[in-house]
Amino acid sequence: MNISEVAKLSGLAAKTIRYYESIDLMDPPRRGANGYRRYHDGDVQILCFLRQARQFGFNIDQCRLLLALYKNPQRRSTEVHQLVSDKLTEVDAHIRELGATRDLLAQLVGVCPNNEEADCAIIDTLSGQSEQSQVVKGVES
Amino acid sequence: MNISEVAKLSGLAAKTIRYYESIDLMDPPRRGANGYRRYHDGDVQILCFLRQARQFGFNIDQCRLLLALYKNPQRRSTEVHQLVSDKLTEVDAHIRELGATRDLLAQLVGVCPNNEEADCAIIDTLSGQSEQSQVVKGVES
DNA sequence: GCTTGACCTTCTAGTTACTGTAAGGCTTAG
DNA sequence: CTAAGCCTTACAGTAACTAGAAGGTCAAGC
Repeated sequence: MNISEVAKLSGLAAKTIRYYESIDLMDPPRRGANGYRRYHDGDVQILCFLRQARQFGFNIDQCRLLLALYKNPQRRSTEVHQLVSDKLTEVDAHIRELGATRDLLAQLVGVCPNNEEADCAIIDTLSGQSEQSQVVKGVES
Repeated sequence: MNISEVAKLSGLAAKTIRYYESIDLMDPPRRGANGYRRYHDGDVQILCFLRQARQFGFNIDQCRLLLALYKNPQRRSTEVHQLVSDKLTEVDAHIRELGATRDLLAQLVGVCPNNEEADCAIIDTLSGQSEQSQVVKGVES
């Protein structure tokens, strides 16, 4: 299997697969007489695993750990559980942060007159000129 | 005012301020006889504005636009409103994506036996070996 | 045999928004 | 005079790719 085929099957770009090889996330495959990389079904499995893990928000180093567990028949499932629940905590925190940002943005949208005039409470808020602003402090009325 | 003072007042790192100058986000300040940058209150205003905008999730180019509007007394508030409501839409989309990821992670955490055995449904799911998995497809029961 | 297009290869550089580090000059207190 | 604590520039590194250049290989069609 050449790289474009394994790319199609795994859902990753060929460039990404070469990149994963270059950072030792993936073992380098054998090469054909022409120098082309030759992949097998097991490689597709691993690349799918990596794609999924990345989609779940694991970074490359975390993928490295997950992959080691994946390959290790002596793993303990608690180790996997730990990695995933840590990630869950992390994503939860991120969502909360973004939620707070979203609420503030929504308030900004609400206070802008949205007309042809220059006067704009958003600008005032961002410049910190209305430090006591109900919007920023969330002290609505 | 030297850079460390304006940094303290604006809440940005001195490095960041120099960086903003280097990418023409900020006008270069006058220099003292010793070559040091000298800032004024207006610079603090602008840097606060930028810090706030960045915290709201605007990227550098969007900050450029916002800053231009901030500086322009002939601006129309609709322009500001547009930028902010676009950002709101963007953040909302991001939150929805993360929420989906969070739910999937939570399901993964739920299916892992979390013990000393190697058997782990998380690994199976990530490797795509349980393609019909209720977890992945979200077909709960 | 030749061309064309789709593959494949390596290498370098660009992306975002900084941050770290090095190497050196300025300022001020002791 | 020296030491700490500022300031300067310039270069490199971060994460995870992505784009592009320059060139080799392969299969099909004429």
